[in-house]
Amino acid sequence: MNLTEAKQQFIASWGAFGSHWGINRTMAQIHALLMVSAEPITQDDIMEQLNISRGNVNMNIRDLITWGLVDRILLSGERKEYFSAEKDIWKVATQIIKERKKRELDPMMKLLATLEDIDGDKKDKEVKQFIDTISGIRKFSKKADQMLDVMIKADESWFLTGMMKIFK
Amino acid sequence: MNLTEAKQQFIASWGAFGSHWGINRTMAQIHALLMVSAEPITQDDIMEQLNISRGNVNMNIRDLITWGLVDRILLSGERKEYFSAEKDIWKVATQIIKERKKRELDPMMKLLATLEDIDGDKKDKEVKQFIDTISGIRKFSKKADQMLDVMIKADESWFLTGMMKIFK
DNA sequence: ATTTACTTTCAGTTTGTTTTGAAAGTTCAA
DNA sequence: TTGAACTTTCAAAACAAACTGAAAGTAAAT
Repeated sequence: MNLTEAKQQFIASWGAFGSHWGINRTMAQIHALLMVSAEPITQDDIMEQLNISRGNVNMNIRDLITWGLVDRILLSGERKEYFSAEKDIWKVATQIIKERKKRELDPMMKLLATLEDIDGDKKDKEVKQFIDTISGIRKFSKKADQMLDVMIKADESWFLTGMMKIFK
Repeated sequence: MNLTEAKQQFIASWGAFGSHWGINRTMAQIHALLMVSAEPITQDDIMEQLNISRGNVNMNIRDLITWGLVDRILLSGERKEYFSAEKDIWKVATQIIKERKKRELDPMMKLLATLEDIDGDKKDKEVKQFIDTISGIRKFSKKADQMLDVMIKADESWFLTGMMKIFK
C-alpha cells in the first residue's frame, strides 16, 4: 500500500471510529488528516483532500480548536492561516479525557448527588432500589473520576511502562 | 424531591448522557428505567412510562439484550415477557467495555497494524510522519487494550479499593 | 479609500437516524 | 384449528444532525 491509499484508509477509519464516540465524522476526519500531515495545512487543502465545503471545514476546525486538539498557525509573511494538530497521541488522549470529564462526568456527578437524597420511606422497595442504583453509580463515578485525574496529570512514559507493571 | 420526579430526572439525564457516547437516547432511557425498577417490567410498562411506541421499545430492548445489559424474564404462569437490567454498575461497565473493545478497538488495532508498513522512502517527511503517527496510536492502543483486559477480569472491590491505592 | 485576500456565518438543503403503527408472525389454550 | 394474547418486523413519516455555498465580515496591502 502506498502513502496516499494508507492516508485515505486511516482518515476514513478514524472518522468512523469517532462517530461511535459522539464525535462527528467530518471532525474526526479533519483531525486524522492533520495528524498525519507533517506540515501545517490550510482550509483549502482540507477542502480539497476531504471534498467538503469551506463552511464545513471552518466550523469543524473551530470545534477542534476549542477541544484543544488543533492549533491555528500564522506563518510570517503569509496572509493565509495554517492548521496543525497535536501529534502526540498521549497528549491527544489526555486532552480529550480532560474535556469530556469537564463537560459530562462532572455535571453527572453533581446531579447524582442531588438525586440520592429523595423523600420517601427507605423501606419501600422502589425507593430503596432507586437509592441503591444511584448511590452505586455515584461511588463508581467518583473512583473513575479520581483515576482520570491521575491519568491527566501523569505523563506518557508512566502510562506506557509504569502503569503496566501494576496491571501485570 | 419525590421518587417519581427523581426517576424522571435520572432517566432524562441518562438518556442525554448516552447520546454523547454513540448510544441512542431511547435505549439509554429504557436502560435507566430498568436500572431503577425494583421488579421486572413489561413492554407495556415501558411504553407507558416513556411514552414511546411498541416497535421502538421492542427494537431497543432487543439491542440492550445483545449488549448483555438486559435480561428477558419469564414469570411462571404469565404469558407476558418481563425485562430486568443488571443493576450492579461495575458489571454494567465491564460489560460495556468488553463489547466496545470487541466491536471497535480490536478492528482498529488490526487496521493500524496493516497501515504501519506502507511502501515509500522513510526519509520522506510525509512518509515518516504517517508512520510515526500510526505507530504512536498503535502502541497506545495496545497498552489501553491490555489495561482494559485486566479491568474486565478484575472484580469490583479491586477497582473500588485496590486500584485506588495505586492511584494514591 | 479601495481593492484584494482571506475568514466567518447561517438559511436552506441534504443526508442520516429514530420512531411510529399497522400488519404479519408466534405461541399457547381451549 | 381457531382465536386470544402477545411479540416482531418494516415501510413510511417525523425528526435531527451535518453540510453547502453564497453573502457578509475582516483586515492587510496599495
